[in-house]
Amino acid sequence: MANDNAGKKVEYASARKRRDMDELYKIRHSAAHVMAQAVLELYPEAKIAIGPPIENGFYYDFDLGLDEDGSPRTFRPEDLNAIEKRMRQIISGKHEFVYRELSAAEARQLFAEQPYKLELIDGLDEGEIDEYGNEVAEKPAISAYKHDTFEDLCRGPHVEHTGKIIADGFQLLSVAGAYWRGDENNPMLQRIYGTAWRNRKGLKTYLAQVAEAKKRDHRKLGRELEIFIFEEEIGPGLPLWLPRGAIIIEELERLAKETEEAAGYQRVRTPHLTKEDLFIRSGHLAFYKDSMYPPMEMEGVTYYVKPMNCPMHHKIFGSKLRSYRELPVRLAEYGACYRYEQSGELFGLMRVRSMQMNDAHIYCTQEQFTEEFMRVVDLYKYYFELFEIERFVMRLSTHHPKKLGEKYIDNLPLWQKTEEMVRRAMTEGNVPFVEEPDEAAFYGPKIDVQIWSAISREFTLATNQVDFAQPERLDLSYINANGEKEIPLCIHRAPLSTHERMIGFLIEHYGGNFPVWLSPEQVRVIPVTASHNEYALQIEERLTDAGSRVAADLSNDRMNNKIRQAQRMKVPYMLVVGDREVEENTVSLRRRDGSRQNGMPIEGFVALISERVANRAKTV
RNA sequence: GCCGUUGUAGCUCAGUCGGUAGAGCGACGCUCUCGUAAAGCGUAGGUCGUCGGUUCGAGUCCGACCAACGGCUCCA
Repeated sequence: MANDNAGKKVEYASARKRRDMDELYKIRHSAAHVMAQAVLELYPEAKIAIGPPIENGFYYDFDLGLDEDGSPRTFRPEDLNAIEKRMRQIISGKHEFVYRELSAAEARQLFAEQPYKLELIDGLDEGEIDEYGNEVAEKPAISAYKHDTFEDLCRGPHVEHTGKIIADGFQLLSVAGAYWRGDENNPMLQRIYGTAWRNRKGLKTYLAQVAEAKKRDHRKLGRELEIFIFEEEIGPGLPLWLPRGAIIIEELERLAKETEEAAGYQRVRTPHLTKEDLFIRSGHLAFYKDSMYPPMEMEGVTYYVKPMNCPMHHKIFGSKLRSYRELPVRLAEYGACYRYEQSGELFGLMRVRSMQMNDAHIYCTQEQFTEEFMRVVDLYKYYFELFEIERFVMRLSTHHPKKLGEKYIDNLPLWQKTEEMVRRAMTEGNVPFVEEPDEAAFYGPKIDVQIWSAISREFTLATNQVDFAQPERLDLSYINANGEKEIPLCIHRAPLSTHERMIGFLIEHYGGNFPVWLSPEQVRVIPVTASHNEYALQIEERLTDAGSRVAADLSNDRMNNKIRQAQRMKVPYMLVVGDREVEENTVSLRRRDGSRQNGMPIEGFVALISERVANRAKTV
């Protein structure tokens, strides 16, 4: 339900940075060391990389060397059993964790056989990078922890001895490939994930939570509730929206149009294809080519399917001479975009190749920027309150000084200036946010709204971006009060994300129990026996006239089964009609939550549902 | 794209040692006319992801490819 996450502390990107003395942190960190020892014993030729605690558990990365046939050796899922068994033995030995500090030379000698550790020692010695590969300001001490036969480069902290790791409170979960230091140009290591808790109950609870979360996975619910499907012959990442999904889309668009109209936006429409020249000029091709569908050529002209709508909106802004008096100009569109995401990146509706974006571009003066930017943030807040989204983090995504000209437009002063503008706007508006370098768009900093899927994967739901680059590249200008040409600032924003990601998120957020206004089917009329079919049809007709999405179930199932089917489709209102209702001209209302109201006059129900829908009520 | 796993009816799954497929739900038909989460009986539905190989014979063994899933990388 919507409130499942209420009160849950949002721990944003903190696991790898947190250095508190939390007991669970120490248990998980220590479990990683024990796992590394077990792996080294079972695979003596293995090279160890890093093994940090993470949310809910820990992992350790290994390089198992090459097989007889020269291919990299990998773990099999069944190998985990043997590793786990050995870990339990080590745990029962209650080996003490012993700390010591080392000079760089001593460390290099200690880990002479471990090339990844040597690389880490170099980083520590040069004083820029800690053992997890993160940049740190001051030169850290080089230290190691030893338990039993295993000593690891580590700054701790750890539990006192291995017995503090509870033998039936941890479990190895999965094997995965992971690039050394997270760089896809580096060799791929074998990562083992595990989970660890204070006791058996903690582990059980966690595993139960994971199983529960899977039930609300949008990929599962999306098919069960007939919202969308993927079809092999259509292609990966290209969802087909079923009739019920299309209804949700249309309700979201109606919401967007209402709020955007009230906020002074104008709607535009743009084509899905554009000549190459536009994307060269906008800068997209240089920075974005890898995730664009390949070009197509007709009569000597090269076209691209658009990965975003910006340049087209810019062209609309630039289609006539603009006065400062008409600024800000706000152009909105649910734009269909196509991005060639790498095959392994696709994930249900959350990461697709065709998407419909709640897009808009706001062209304004520098003086107008703060107000416009914060009006967009207010729009987010309005939507998030409407959907009761409480677990999210606003992230100020900034540039990376070393990647200017590569991943980002090469203009440091403008980066600094616009980032400060956003920072100040957010601070003055009293909106809490975290700052994350190297997450900006190529053309400017942005505020991303981060959310988590049912299986805890993090996504950017909505985004609010500053663009200091494209307006100039596309020669956008307006005439200021002194009669001079000036370049406007541009704000890109997508508070309702894309339909794909938004609906994927909402399916999980509501667990399929959409509020009435979003429910694809709002009412199901259930006759007690076939002799009440005619009355059921009358009810259906009355509600259709009133604008409700209603269906009468005239199948020859028994009433109980009809209720069951309606419950499974999570229809908010069931109207049971039998002899009593026919006689009294009423309905028996059963809500999705099981609550009942017998003998409700039809017009009473029409009034009830109309009110719920008109107010986009949060409860049924 | 990379590492690993998986792929059998619309859905969820079974299928032993290689001998040409099976259940439940769903769909359809008939019977029952029933009061708030599963009535009974019957029928239809499958190139076993695709292509190739081994074999007298492949859902089962081998190879390549495709797709999904768990991660890495990446992202609205």
